[in-house]
Amino acid sequence: MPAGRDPFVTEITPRSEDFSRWYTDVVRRAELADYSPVKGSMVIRPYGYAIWELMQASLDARLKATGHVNAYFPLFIPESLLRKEAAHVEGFAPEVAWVTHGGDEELEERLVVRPTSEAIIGTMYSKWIQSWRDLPILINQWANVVRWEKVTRLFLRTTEFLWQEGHTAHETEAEAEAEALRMLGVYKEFAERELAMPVLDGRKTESEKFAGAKVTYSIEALMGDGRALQAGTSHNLGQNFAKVFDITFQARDKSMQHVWQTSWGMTTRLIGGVIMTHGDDSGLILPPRIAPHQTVIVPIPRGNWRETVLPRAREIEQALTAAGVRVVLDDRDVHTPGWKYAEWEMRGVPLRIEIGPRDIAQSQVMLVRRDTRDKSPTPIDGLASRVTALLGQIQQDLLDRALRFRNEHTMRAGSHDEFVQAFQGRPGFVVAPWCGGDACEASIKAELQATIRNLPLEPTPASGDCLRCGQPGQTDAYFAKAY
RNA sequence: CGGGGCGUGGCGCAGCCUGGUAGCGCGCCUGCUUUGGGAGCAGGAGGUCCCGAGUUCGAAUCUCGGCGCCCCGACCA
Repeated sequence: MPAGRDPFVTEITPRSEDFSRWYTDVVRRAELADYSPVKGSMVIRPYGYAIWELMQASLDARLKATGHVNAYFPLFIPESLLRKEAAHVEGFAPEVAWVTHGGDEELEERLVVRPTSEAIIGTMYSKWIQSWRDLPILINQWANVVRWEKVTRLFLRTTEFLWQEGHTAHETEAEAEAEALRMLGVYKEFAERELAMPVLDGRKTESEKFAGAKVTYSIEALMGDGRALQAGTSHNLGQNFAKVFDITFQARDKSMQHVWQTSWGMTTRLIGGVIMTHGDDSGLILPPRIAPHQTVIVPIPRGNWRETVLPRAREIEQALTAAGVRVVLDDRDVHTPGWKYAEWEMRGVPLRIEIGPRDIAQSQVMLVRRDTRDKSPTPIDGLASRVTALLGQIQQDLLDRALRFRNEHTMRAGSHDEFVQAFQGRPGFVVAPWCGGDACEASIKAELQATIRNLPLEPTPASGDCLRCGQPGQTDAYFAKAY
């Protein structure tokens, strides 16, 4: 490669040139996922799946810590069950996959492949719940779901995807509301701590809420191209499903009551979110906490390096492993060090350790950060604790950087003119007063393709009159173009 | 679902207009020399030209139909 300012990695379309092509290049070149022979469905490759497993493990621990238990419900749902809740069917009917035959025989009743599991779980809850003593029920399931999408993107929107869906039933309305908000908080903390992805938590408008919910809450993240990504949702279902699925219990006062329910989910889409939050022209940048390889060791082959350099590299590998660092030693001799640098950078490994004869002579290694490319010679003595500290620092810096980006790309609009002007560029989030009317929300969407991502959780008076109709504002809203 | 683009060794593409031996770069295999930011030389393997019909002596190329993917718009995690 020629010297100078050429990019280190040349196999990826630059982010600034074509963001969506950059995204696809990163997913494929980093071997996170690949297209499959099934339309709209992708294969999550081992490296991508390893990220998902790390995300799963830490989210699952949080769900357990908040009292939830895992279970598994059927993939197929009888048509009649899905149809019970009117708003729910209406919302999902256009995108369900139908099973009409078993072998050669046509089924008596068609089955849907679950787009979500409220119907089947509600049916079971009505069998399991009799008394207030059975409550609350706090069940989560890790599963695949299918939604027949017309347009698909790797990770962001595929016909089949993996997720976690929590389904709870409570004695009181207040308890259900508290649960929905509590899980929203879990999602926010998870996104920010594990994924270094800052999110706005808030409430969805009527038109954007989950089909069948009373209230939907969401966390919304800002991607590198200024578009928002819904990163998790939590619903207060009220008694909507309890009424149609007949989920009743005898209350403390001996009366029969319907339970109050919640549901909440997070998906493999978040992997797409991580890519678009942190990545750069050289490819992926993974937050250390979800990086399958947190550190790669690249030995520099010189002379009889297998006798001189490699043993030292192995010692370092062992020391780091013992210290709990996920480390990989790249001792392949078919590739040059430079090739390996580029390759592992593209795959987002947060930290690289270079070790060659010159380093060994000085009892040091070269530490190179993926996010800043800062190089620092570091003594081999005490390396593990230095690496651990640096990984923590990188995790923090990624969050700080993403937060700074979001702050720089969040603006206020006090008037319709300011608002329109903002959306002619790539503003990110725009905070503006809204009257609360569907019509204004819809007309802005039609005009500017900008939607209300969510509304602040804490009810605060609007900062002015509705940017659309000029009537008194009811609340400020977060607008953005969304994925 | 509308508008546009593209389907040719694993990947990226040329060839198509004007029908006649399938080609280039990267990757892959073997060997030697190398290795501190995607190494060099030599030799080699690898193809239903997306699928199906049609026109023709002859189709990657022309015609019709289908499928898939990408991008931009309406619905969704």
